[in-house]
Amino acid sequence: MVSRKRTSSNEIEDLVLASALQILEERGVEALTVRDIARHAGVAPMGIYNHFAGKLDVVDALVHQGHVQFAETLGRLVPSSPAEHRLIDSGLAYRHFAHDHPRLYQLMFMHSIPSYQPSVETAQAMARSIRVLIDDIEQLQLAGDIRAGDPLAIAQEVWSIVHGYVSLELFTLNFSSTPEETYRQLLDDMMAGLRAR
Amino acid sequence: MVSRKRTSSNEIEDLVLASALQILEERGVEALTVRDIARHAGVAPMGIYNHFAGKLDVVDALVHQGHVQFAETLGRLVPSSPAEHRLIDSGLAYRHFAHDHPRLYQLMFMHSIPSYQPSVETAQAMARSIRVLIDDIEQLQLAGDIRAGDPLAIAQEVWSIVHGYVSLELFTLNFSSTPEETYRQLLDDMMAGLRAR
DNA sequence: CCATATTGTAGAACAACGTGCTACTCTGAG
DNA sequence: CTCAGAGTAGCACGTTGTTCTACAATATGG
Repeated sequence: MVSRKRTSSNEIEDLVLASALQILEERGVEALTVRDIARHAGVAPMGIYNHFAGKLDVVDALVHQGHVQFAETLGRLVPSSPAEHRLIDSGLAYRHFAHDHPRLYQLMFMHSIPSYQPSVETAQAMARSIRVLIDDIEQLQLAGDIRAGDPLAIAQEVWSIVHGYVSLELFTLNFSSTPEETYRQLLDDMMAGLRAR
Repeated sequence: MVSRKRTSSNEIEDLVLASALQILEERGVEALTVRDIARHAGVAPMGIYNHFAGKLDVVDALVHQGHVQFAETLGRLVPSSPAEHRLIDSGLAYRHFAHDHPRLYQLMFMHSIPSYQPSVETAQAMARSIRVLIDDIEQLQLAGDIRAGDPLAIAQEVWSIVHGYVSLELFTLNFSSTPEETYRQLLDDMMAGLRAR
């Protein structure tokens, strides 16, 4: 058997990512330092540089992982949901993901580390989530449930609405006393606005 | 005449804020360092600490200034606009402000310095902008142009929609080839969804 | 007009950060 | 047992926010 990749390498990468994710979720972006990630993973700081190009590369791996998980979450509910409820259900799942992983959401969608720009592969992972949304919209248009128009543009509208609500609610200001119901109302108003007319 | 406040103090504060704003707009949040602000203002680094509690206090003053300017921008167009177009016009003005001052917008609404939390006065300045929006919504409800419901909740919906679009467009992803028109379409769909029904 | 208190400055210093270098240690394959 | 390669510790550098100290300028009271 020829020399195969040492398993310990992958293990260390997974360990570093798991540690970084835990620190991020528990103590926020500002606590996400190379030294702390290394300490938490039981690894020397230089060990991180043996497996990642730098801190932003670790962040990118985290975000990439997040997008894969996010696309999976959205994709999972599609088959089980009738077409006309699909956008609503996706919207609810979107908010649910953000509430489950607020700091990761912040990293994925809110540019919260200004010096970080997603890599090409990470951008593609994000694009896959959007693809699911666009497919839903095209189906709804065929069924006559929502108005005609460029599905991409409508997808951008829909994403704007859910992202706007969720990011304001989590990080900026939430002055609704019943945020859950206001969100459902927002989704209903969105569907009413997109209805064929 | 009793001893009055030395003018030079206020001048230095204004100078520091103007320098910070310029650095922010030209080179982004990550370039906003105490040393650079001081150098740009022709002041010793310690001079900044003589007038502000720290870097985050400078940021807070910047954000406060931004909210005042923002509320003024929104408030200015209200009288000149017929009630039924007011939300649309406010939405357009909102996007216009964000495009004119994208990095300031980022600071004001996107939590882009995680360790920064707005002071009470700054939060109040933001609340004044929202007040304008709520007033518009109440007027539209009285006129029967939009559906009934808690004006605060509807304001949160409206703000979510415009903020979501603008922040995605500027900082995350914009896959519409005609962003301006897609935004107008979004505002139209929003009004359609809020119509009394 | 001078003495004094205030307000500025320069410059060093500290801790924490991302990152890189160097020298040591472990370990597993032959 | 040997030894190359991967991992380690630890120091180092430059930058950050912040603070301290010592000094200069300047406005105000007598």
